Amino acid sequence: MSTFPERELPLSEWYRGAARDLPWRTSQFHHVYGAWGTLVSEFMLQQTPVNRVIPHLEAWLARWPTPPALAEATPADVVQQWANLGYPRRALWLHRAAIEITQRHGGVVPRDVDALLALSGIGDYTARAVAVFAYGDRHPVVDTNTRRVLARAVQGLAQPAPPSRRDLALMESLLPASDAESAVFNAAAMELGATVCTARSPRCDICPLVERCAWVAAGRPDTGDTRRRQAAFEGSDRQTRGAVLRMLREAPTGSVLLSALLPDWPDARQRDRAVDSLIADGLAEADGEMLSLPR
DNA sequence: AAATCGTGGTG
DNA sequence: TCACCAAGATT
Repeated sequence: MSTFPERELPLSEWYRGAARDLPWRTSQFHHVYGAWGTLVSEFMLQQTPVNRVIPHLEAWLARWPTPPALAEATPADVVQQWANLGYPRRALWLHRAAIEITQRHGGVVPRDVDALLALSGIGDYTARAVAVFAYGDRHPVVDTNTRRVLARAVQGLAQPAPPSRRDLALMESLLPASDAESAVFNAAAMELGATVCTARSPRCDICPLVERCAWVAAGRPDTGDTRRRQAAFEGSDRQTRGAVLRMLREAPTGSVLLSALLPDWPDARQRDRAVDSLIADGLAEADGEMLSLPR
């Protein structure tokens, strides 16, 4: 694998002219959202597209502007406010993280990556995203976009390998020396992957890296794709859980008679399994004949 | 460590 | 149309 010094990557310069005007960006380096806003946004952005997150993020922060504020909410409120963002366990984890921040860190989002990693729902990506985008520290921030950019530009692959800790080391080796420049570089790699070096139809015609891209240099070969494919959604337990939780969210009282829960669902056993797993995850609660959002 | 976990937009 | 994809984390 060839080294790929950042000073030869016109990525940060491109970013300054091409970055989308996302709400947390004008703020990112101007302390409007603060670390809490960054943390909430990163939770929501885990597997949910940017455009769907934006309105929910602003509503969430208006309701719970600080970690201690969220820590006092009930899980039911949190799941309700999460609405249709998907993967609602993230809402519970964010809630738990707010409690942990309140208890362990005096209500202030920690800056240290290890402290961030110790919080519920925070992994390699989110911990570093907060440390870098909220606090301006120098760490490699690697998401699915960055992985794809590195796979193509550096490794000459059409698609990235499955996520690995090695990705962090590679990105680290590419970071500019200064904190501020490395933060921009991290954001720029993500932005390029999101808007130019996209998964399906990369716009190499407008890419600032074309002249140095290993994949383009090799003639954009099909190098295969070893990424794990998503399981089918139609007919899945995930679909069933989603339908059950949606009923709870949309019920005025936040609870529904178990007997009235998806009575015509094609697979009754699957429906019951979904209810049980939602309860096991803390996303629902059974009281008597009712299924409710969690207290 | 491979499987699991929502929802909706799109090429 | 429909399979793919999305600022991942957990177990």
